[in-house]
Amino acid sequence: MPELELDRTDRQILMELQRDGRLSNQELADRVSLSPSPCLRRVRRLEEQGYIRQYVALVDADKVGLGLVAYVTIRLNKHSGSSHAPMSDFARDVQDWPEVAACYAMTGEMDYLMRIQVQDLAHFSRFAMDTLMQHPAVIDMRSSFSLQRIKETSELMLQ
Amino acid sequence: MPELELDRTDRQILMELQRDGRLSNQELADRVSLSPSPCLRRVRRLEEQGYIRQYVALVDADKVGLGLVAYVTIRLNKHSGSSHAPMSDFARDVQDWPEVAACYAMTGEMDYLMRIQVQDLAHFSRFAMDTLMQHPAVIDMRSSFSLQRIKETSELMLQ
DNA sequence: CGTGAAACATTAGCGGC
DNA sequence: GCCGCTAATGTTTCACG
Repeated sequence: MPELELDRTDRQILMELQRDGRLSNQELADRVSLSPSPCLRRVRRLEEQGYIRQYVALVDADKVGLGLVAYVTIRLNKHSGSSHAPMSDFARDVQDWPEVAACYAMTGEMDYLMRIQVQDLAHFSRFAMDTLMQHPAVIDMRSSFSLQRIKETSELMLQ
Repeated sequence: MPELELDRTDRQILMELQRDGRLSNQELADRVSLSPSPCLRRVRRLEEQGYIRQYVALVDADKVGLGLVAYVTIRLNKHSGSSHAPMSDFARDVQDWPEVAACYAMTGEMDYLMRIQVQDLAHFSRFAMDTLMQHPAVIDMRSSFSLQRIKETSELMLQ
């Protein structure tokens, strides 16, 4: 598994697949000026080496009734009485909550920043009160809500 | 264009394609217990009606050297001297900055929350100083940086 | 890296429930 | 209406030059 650097063509392939993950290998080969077989070999290498993490369909949140996006910051009880670290407890539990679309440990006063995606304020409220605030590690929480989505892209800036 | 509700099968299709956007129609049909043709018809309908917004490949940010995620909140000069609204000026300009992976108008003291994805602090600094702070609508800005990615998914909770 | 051929997938038309 | 069969067309994939 040689962890080679990406050349211009590899970057082009990533750019195209970022825009359309269902491009056929033939069409992709055309766009990057290669014939299908070397193109496919490169794509497989990019998948195997982890440059391409996953292919996904992006579902419209509003259309399926998940129109409320909230950003929540929380502060954790750093050394609670228990014997294990609350940071990793919380990080583990977050994985099982489907409302949490993203969670990062952050610099600054708050420990974690989360993006929560739910149906409406009633659902948010239930999640915040019954799940987040009930978690033993959480000592403070602040929420703010998205009024408008200005931009949202999974495309990375490749060169 | 009948904007019909989704039945159980449609939701299953969305769930499968959220997890793997490159599923073949045959495999998808198997998983949702349908034969290929009605399955494809449903997928096309979901695409046309906008339930599926896009198919994408998710590229690993660390691997391509974009390891720094910053969250930036900004406050805008609400009624500057000029004749047009600074909110929409800023919203328009954000579209052209490839560093900005997401931007939402938010409730609370800050007007916008942005996720910025760049190579390192030096690049962030240049973007913040030369682009963001130079924008005529921006009057205040606060940044914090991701120390660790705990969770990040594009999958929506489809019951 | 490209060619070509086998294996496989997509998709339109048609009949049946 | 929505399903599933069939058959033609298009695509992927791999051994080999």
